[in-house]
Amino acid sequence: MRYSRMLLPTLKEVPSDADVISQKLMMRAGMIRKVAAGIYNLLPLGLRVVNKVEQIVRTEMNRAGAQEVLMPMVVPAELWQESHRWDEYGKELLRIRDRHNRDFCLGPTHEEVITDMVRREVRSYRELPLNLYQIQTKFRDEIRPRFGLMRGREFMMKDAYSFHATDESAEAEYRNMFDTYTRIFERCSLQFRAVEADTGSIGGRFSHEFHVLADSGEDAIASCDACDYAANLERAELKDPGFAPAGPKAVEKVSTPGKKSVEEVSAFLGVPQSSLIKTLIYETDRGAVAVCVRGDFEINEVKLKRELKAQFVRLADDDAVRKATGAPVGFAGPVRIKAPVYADFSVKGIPSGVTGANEADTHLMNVSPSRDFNATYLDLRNAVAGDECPRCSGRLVIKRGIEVGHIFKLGTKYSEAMGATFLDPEGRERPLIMGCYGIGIGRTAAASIEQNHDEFGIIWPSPLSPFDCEVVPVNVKDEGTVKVAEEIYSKLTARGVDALLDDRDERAGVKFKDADLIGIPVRVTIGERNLKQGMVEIKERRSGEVRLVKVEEAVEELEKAIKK
RNA sequence: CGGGGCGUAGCGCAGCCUGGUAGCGCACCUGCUUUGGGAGCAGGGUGUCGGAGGUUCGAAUCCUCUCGCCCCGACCA
Repeated sequence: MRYSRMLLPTLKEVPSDADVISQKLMMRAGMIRKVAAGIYNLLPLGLRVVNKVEQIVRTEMNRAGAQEVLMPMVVPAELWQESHRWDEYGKELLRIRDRHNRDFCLGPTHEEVITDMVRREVRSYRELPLNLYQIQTKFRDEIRPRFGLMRGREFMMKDAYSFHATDESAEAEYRNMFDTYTRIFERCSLQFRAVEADTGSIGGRFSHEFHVLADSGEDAIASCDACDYAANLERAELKDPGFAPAGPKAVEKVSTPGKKSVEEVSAFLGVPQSSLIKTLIYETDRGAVAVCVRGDFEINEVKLKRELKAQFVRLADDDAVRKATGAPVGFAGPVRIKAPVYADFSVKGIPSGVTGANEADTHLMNVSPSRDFNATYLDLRNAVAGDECPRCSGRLVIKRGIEVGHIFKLGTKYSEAMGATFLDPEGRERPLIMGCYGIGIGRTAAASIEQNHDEFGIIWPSPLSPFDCEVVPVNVKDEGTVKVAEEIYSKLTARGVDALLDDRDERAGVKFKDADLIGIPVRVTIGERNLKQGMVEIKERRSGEVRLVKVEEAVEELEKAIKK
């Protein structure tokens, strides 16, 4: 490709609405342009990268035995009504009407469509298992799209769905996909971690997320420094440390006028925050409950909801708190409270704590969980760095991650709702057992930039690079330079190397800056100065390493550098 | 949904408070010089000041409505 003919509008200045590195660099490198909130044009350079990711995903999926299909982006409401998600999914589902006033939606995911496809075609266990995938544009009307391709409303996704006659088969495919995803992200040269995840509203019993580690990630991940345990912070399990022995002193009421927050009470009474028993009132579909946690920890509402088997949990408002505790907000405690008490394991470790007295402006001191109140103890808090690993004796570290892949075991949620059944060997009709497996294509490309850049621009790992090599003639007005550059370029092209020839009539500095910005891993510079010695210069983007090679050996040397 | 902010040339922004010829830098076009890390000089403005309505002799500027975008939070997964 000749630069002079390519739509590759690089920017010196950063557009004001970009706020993560990958978005800034994708804009500056002329890869993407915004069309509307969370909706982007992919320019030629951007599409090349997305195509690279796509191709890696496609070949690995095919190798894993999955088959590619393509489903419509516009989906009739009936299918979503059958699964009940038309009502459950919320505003992220963009609903549209056709000219006959019939309801449709833009597919944010395709469980319904694929289940419909398979129930029409599959009758017998002999046709199973089946893994079908597509690489397609999705639309989710996100509340707050941001970070460029990382959280767009319209985005490219690979979504795969598998169908099985038995649990064992479904689990084997889950492992197959786990391994496939590992290969895919390894091939993309990403630093990533597979983590245990919450299954969310899609349902199912277990799932893993694949996270690219990056400070700009939207998710917090807890991982063990000793074993390979890793989990989304929402889910990271914590051990039960057992009760600390009760302190010697008896419970004592103290006046704490106006001191409501953990900080205030801790400062007022001169006790560490870790000695406080923080008590929050939650409303659930099964009534108000009191939830306790050590003062310096946070309650994890995902865990709470799961442990209580509740449909919803939400922090109670002032009135509800008053009703549950008999006191204004800020003075709730587990001792003699009307609501059922659920306490995090961390509370057990407090020998002699401070907590609200369920009375205005009053707290209790010397409260011992083992002695002074009854509670149901559960794992209810967010893990913090330094917590003990639930699987070994290692310590947890908290990192940030970008979720690029997610695998679920779905079970029969959709097949039952939609009547997708098969006949087993005994001739019984049974619902198909399903799995689903997604990869964010654009997000993977963006995540790669988050991990591979420097102050000058992008540094593509070669598997994702839009070109294998960039050929830079320093001065296109010099005939000798142009002749050698053209020769190298056409030889590379003939050998199947995807090269970009910067044949623009620009100053050297401009070309170098652009080359660094768009980040092709290998660059060859042809200039009059070195040409006099019969040499050209090869530069590696990542290391910055520069070396001179003979013109005749340039193509061979470049191929070596590219393969490395 | 709550709070805050922004909308002026392709991009980044000033001008608005205190109404009176629409500006700066970059980009772009022309010419000359320059030519290995975002060149210099000279010339050129490419604009529905987001849109609509209002106040006024006169509105980018003041008022009302509206659309779009961004940030923080909540929500959702």
